[in-house]
Amino acid sequence: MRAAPTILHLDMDAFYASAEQAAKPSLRGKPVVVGGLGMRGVVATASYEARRLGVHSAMPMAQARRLAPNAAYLVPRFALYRTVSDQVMELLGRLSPLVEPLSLDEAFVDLEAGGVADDSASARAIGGQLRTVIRAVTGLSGSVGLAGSKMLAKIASEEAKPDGLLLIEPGTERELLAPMSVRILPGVGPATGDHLRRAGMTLVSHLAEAGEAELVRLLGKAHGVALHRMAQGYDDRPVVAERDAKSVSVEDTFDVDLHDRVRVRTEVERLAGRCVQRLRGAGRSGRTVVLKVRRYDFSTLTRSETLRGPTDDPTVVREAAARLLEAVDTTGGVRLLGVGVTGLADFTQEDLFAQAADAEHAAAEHAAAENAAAENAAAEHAAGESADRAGGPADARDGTVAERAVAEARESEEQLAARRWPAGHDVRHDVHGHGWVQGSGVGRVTVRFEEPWTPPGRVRTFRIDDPQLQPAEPLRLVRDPVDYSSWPASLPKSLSAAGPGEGEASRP
DNA sequence: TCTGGGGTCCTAGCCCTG
DNA sequence: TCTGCAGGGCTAGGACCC
Repeated sequence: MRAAPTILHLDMDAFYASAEQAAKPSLRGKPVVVGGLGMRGVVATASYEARRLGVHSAMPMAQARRLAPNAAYLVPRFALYRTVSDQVMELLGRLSPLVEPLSLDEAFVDLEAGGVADDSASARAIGGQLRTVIRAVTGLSGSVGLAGSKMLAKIASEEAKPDGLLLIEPGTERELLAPMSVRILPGVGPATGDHLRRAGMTLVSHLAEAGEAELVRLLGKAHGVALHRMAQGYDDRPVVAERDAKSVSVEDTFDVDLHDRVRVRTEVERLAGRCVQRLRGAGRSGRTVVLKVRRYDFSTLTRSETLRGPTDDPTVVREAAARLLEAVDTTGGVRLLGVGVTGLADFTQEDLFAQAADAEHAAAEHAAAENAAAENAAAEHAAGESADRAGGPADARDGTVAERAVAEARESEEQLAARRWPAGHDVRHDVHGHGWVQGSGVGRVTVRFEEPWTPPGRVRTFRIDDPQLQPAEPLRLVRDPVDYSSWPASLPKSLSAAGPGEGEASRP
């Protein structure tokens, strides 16, 4: 723990939803929910207006729609969020060489390492300026926590939300933490929280009093020791600028459980291909291939195989994943499949021949099982027991063949519309200009024509194949960004009048 | 009610090797 | 040569985070 509160934690407020509201004037002040819109989607972010109706992150989308039927439901636009995130991270990089991004919307900054703050007053000043500059550059608000450690800086920004700044003065940590719920501490989630509650510990003070030995007995060595230290306010984890990825994975949840073994295998191979693409994109290779299967009852299992050396060969990964699948019972249905690679390296196995020989050997061992599985799948297919369709996730188990065909045709038309015109994405019309997709289906797409700096715009509906309508790149959220090239040495003139924002406080 | 996607870290059991 | 043991790699699962 350092003497001065010079670790800064920045957390953008309801980031995805706020970016959408900034981009779409008609949504400002209204409940907005961003997340997967499929049958099994969950909420990624809800605007504060939606949160007041009970919607929160990780909530099933179906539940959110019941709670907030009139909210705007949008699919995430990561390209936009990444652009804004890059702008924010660039600003943080001006404060210090030690910036540790945690996600697109969160980061730690070591202000002392950057020489921009060495005590409470200077830290508070730079934190306030940062919020002002972020708003001027991105149009969005962020909350800032300042403290002598990462844990406390994060707790401070959480307490400061939304759109605030909180500084925790050194020496006050223990009293501050004591009455808080154990869930405030990093690493205490639902399971650990429950575990502690059953042992009579619900507050941070209870953990501090329990002693290290008791926490180690309850939670194991690493977790117990770490939690006991954090409960007393100790956290000496440094801000780390560069972190090497340790694994790369892709996974898909299907709208309807897969029963067809052949389809399951096809999906595993497709995922393996996507995984290798990502791996290669990062210029890495990996040695251990991991298959993840979530079954119809939500039980999840993983199977892994370690190769002789790291690879980025799609065939090798695909074959390893397929071998792993053979050892998994998928009767009953599969709702999620995933393929990952761990044990990453910056080079690939030279001895590809040896690896291929290994794969061959393993393949031979599994041959009997594989044949049996293929035969079963073929029989299942032939009997028409499965209605899984290779082209899409939807399913139709009821009704006659004709009814199913009609339903499938209608579904595919709507899926096509939703794929081409995802809700919330930008479009450009030859006559009406820039807008965004408000909804699509039954051969039509509804567009609202507005830009981040215009008043709320009008809504028009088009055929989904209207040649005058084209997908478009997201617009910047701020029309005339201020010139902040001199910051943090000096604050741009247009911003200096703003001074410290509202909601800036310190504890105690 | 019905639970995403992409990660990290920890623990524990098993097996092999020295 | 056999046995016991410790350590390390591999595997699987759980919990957590955003």
